[in-house]
Amino acid sequence: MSAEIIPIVPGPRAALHEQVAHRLRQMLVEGRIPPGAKLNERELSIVLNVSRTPLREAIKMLAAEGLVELLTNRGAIAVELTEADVLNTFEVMAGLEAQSGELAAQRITEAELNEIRAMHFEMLAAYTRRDLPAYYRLNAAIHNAINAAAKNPVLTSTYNQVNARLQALRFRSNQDGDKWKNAVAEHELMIAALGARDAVAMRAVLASHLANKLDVVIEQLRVAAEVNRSTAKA
Amino acid sequence: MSAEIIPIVPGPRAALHEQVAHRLRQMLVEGRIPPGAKLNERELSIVLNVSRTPLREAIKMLAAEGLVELLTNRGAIAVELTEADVLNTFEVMAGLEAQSGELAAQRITEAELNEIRAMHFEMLAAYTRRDLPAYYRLNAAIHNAINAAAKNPVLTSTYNQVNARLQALRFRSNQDGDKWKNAVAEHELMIAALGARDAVAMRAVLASHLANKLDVVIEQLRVAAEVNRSTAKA
DNA sequence: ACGTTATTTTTTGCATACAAAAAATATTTG
DNA sequence: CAAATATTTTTTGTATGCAAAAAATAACGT
Repeated sequence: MSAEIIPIVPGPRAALHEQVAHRLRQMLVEGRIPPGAKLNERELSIVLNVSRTPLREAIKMLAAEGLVELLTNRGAIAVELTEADVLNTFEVMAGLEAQSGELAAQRITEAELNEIRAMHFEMLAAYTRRDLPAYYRLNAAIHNAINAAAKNPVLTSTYNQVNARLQALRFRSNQDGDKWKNAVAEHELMIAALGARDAVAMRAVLASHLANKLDVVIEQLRVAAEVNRSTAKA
Repeated sequence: MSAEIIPIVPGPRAALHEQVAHRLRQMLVEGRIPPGAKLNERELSIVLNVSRTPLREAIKMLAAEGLVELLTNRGAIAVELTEADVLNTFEVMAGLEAQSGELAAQRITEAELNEIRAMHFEMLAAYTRRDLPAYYRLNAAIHNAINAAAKNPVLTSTYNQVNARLQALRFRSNQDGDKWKNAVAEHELMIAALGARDAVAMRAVLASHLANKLDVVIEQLRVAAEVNRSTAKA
């Protein structure tokens, strides 16, 4: 067991198509490539500094993930969700979150629960300061922690994949004071249900939590549609 | 509205990478490419009669769908599910099926319900004849019909994607008489719940239905593992 | 001027070519 | 002969080139 030279880069760095997929995913989720926008291969290959081959492979992956749509001889566009799509996606998300919560209530360890409690307090701090970015970050972290506590990687990845399509919407959504307060209250209930290991309650809380999130997003969607219409007129 | 020349091929036929993805998906699901097997690009490109470019694009899609695993500088292999993977996947499937059933009970039309009833009788015929292939076909058709009745395309595609990973297993699984009888009985309950528009009952029936299917598959997996061990010895 | 058709340009889709990594094989060395 | 190393072969990963389709532009006719 003598001193061995451990390379700084342990695993072989990701292949180009993986890197490109990652960056594109980011751009799509953050809305830097807006819904409906065309993904021009030549252009993107210049921006990302790769040839079209790995770029196209990455685009195919994103298509399978449902983040872009392939158009047969017309390349790919960023998915544009109709209101019906959003509704359906949220319905699925609600089911996945509810199951995630149900399982988490059955399987969470005391350590995991405590960490969630800690993050919840941090989230309260962010809420008190009206620090929306921090709030969102902590909110996502808590939901990820619940997912992890459910101890089902298939559920987690399914959840993440479906969720990714909604990220672009949520990124812009700004909840008003009442909804925000409500969301915080629901988080309290979640922690209580987790602490009591009450799977049924947990399922119920998460289902209604998602329903409320849906309200916020749909409202935002309608506002956005309105803005689009008025700018189109001008 | 004069007589117009309608081309025999209406839509532009699918791109090569789509066709290849479709064929590979089939080969994986049917076990013609067995779990763990390497997907040799040169070889496959000859078999499928395409260049490596669209083939690789197809493989990337299948990777995003979870049917193959990418290995960084080592190509792709057909996914090989551990017993834990199968368990986790079934857990997710159960949740998705339960939700699908719940929604179907709320949204199914009389016509859809009748068609399911008809297929159920056909399935009983197949069961009576011990015609396993026909039984499987009808079983899948019924589940697809329930999914369609739920009227949520996002749920359907999510379900199908997760399900695809299990198809390779089920393809070989042979249920014994008791389990089979049980499955048929559960189908009766499903139709009753659907007829009564009882979402809660429907959720419960599908959850237990999936749990039983899991039993069959896990058993099969263990038998297969046993066979593998004994052939390895020889 | 407007709509239609022709022409050019751009873009996508596929095949091929080349480089780097991995695997297989041969060779060397103890 | 076995283990380690060197060499060859194969395979993957990326870039480039070319053909077909789509989009953009120009020319034309009414």
